[in-house]
Amino acid sequence: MSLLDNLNPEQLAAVTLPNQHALILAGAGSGKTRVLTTRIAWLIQTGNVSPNGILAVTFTNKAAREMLTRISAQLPINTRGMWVGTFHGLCNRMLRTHYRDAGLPQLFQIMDSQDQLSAIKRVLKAMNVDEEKFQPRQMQYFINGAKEEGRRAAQVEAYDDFSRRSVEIYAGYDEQCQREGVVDFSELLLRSFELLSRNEVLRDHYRNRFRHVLVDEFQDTNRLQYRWLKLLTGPNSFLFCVGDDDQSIYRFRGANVGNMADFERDYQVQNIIRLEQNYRSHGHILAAANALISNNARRLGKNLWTAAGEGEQLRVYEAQSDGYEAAWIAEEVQNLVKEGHARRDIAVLYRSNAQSRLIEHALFSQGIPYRVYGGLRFFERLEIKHALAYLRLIASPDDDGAFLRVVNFPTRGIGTRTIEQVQDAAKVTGGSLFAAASHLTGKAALTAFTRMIEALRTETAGLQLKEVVEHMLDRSGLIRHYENEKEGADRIENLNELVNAAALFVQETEGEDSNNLASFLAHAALESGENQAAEGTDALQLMTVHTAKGLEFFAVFVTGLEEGLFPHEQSASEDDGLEEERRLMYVAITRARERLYLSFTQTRMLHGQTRYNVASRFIDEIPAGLLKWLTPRLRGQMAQPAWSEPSGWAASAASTPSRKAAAPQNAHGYRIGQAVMHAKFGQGVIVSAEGQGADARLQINFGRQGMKWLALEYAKLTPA
DNA sequence: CGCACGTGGTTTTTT
DNA sequence: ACCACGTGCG
Repeated sequence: MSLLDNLNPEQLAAVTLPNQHALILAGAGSGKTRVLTTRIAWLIQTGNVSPNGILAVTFTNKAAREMLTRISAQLPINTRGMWVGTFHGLCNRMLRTHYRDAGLPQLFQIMDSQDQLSAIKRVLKAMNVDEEKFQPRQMQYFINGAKEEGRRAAQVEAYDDFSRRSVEIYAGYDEQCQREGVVDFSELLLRSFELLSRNEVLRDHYRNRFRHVLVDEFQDTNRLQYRWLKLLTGPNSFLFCVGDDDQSIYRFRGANVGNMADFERDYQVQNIIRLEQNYRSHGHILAAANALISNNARRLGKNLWTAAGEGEQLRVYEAQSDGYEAAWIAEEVQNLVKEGHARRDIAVLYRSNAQSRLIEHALFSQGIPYRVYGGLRFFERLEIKHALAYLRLIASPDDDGAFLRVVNFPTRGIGTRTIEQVQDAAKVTGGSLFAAASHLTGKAALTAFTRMIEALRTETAGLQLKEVVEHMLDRSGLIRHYENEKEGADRIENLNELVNAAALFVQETEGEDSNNLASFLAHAALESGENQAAEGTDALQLMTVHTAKGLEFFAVFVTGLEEGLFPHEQSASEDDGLEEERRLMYVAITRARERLYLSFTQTRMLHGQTRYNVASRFIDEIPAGLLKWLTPRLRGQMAQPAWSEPSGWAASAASTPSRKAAAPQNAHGYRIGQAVMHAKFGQGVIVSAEGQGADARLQINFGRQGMKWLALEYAKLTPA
């Protein structure tokens, strides 16, 4: 049995490509991960490179783990010499090794986004900045954006008062981080990048070592990540990038699909290999995806095909309201389960998280087990953050963020006044809050706290990691605190889970890092933990389309296919926004193996108001022959509100699934929610109206033609 | 210190 | 409609 068995010709070409740079355009379901791991195994097996010479980078820990597992399964080698991980994980590894050259303390701590936000708030306070004008969230976005472009504060161009001040805040923030010995996620990348660009010796060392650099999901890389890859790849190394421009859906967080074209040009890539055979979906599903994505102008070009049969048509359902849509989903899922399909093999996808509420409600009342993805992860839970802050303070007393989080939690009589005094004292000395607190006399509670931390530090020195955590939980009073709280049982359970996590970390990590508090803390920051446990039960899967990327299911529901929601209205104003929405729809469609449901609703409750919808253009972009309408295709009557105000045009209230009301028309012969036809704008839905008689004006949603206000007297409308 | 109330925001997310 | 966060009072 050879590595290369059962590869199709394109996969084989990619796996066995002689030493050169390569771009692999890997369509959805085309065996991308298999190609990547087999390539690595093949390079090693053929003696082309030793495991030491491999660097493979992904975006998520899950993908990195899967890659390692599959390599191990293909080759009986020790994978330890390879660098396989996320961009952040690999940069962390490099910075830990060269912390001095990178200008970092040995035990630098990693902040997650939450920590970063509170750090920014502290900077704003310290700099006396108006938080109304310079909103912490915006500053976070600004700083991370700059870092991902590879710019320090000094390199950011400021052209007005606002941006000048923003740059000052960025500089102040970086200073604070340096003082406190903490780095944020983008800093890991930027610091590593700067280290390599400044330090020629190190750069050459890594360039000579990593002969083969392989990148997964290359379309998701940002500018800095690409520049980092360029630095790392020397004249004797080869970059092997795998990606799919049609699945680029993360522009909003800095991903730059342009990296694919840049790579092709910068490296004079001779070989672009297209993996176009899809092993996942039936023919009609694939045809729908191909037709849809062909509406995008800027593509590298690719057409998926399958050896499987056509399969079923896509089932389209039009619901009266979001409530009805949810009820229909629940019913249809029951049918699928009756037919013998596992719930875990069925997914309900939506564009935005808010949509899950009603669907959950319907599933709950039908008693259908489900699992919602997204939301709080293990290491992000409050009690865990507190526990980690204690550990951080043990490892690194300069960490002011950690200090502030737990100095008075559990409450121990240290109030705002005392903390202010500590902050003032620290400002004078330029030291950390912890140091200032240790020197402040006359505050018994405060002294007790610093003593407790110091005692923890000495008492836990040399202990097993698991024991360190246990001891901290006891000494800090965290467990006791939650024991006294009504809802504390879950939190205690999570804290105990943290002890297990520590034990597991030691067990699974080999080498010098294994029983090391700092590496455990880095692990906690970089791998925020699985979303929810509840494994084992066979549950229906609920998630956003974004979250579904990379997954596949027997049956998929793509819900809320309405203009304004999917494609989302806020994407309309963004450059490339609509095309990205379409790629998102492409991702959604290609998740399904055999059955695909598309649904939309006439009315939907959004931000407390009923919205009247027009079906998504994405449905129209799928050839009619591939669709099977489950509801009569009433292009005319898009919306049926519960009632309209008898006088005038005040917005109508929500309809409930249990009530199907006849919508009375008002004196004009039109009602809110009614579908109308306009000579120029085509089909639309009356959304709201104002004025009476000759002055009456109607607001009409013409879908892709936009929302228009028209005077009833002049607009040539006909009921559609 | 903890709760009650008011206010703003509300696309997508990993590290 | 709903949630998260911040302020002010008891």
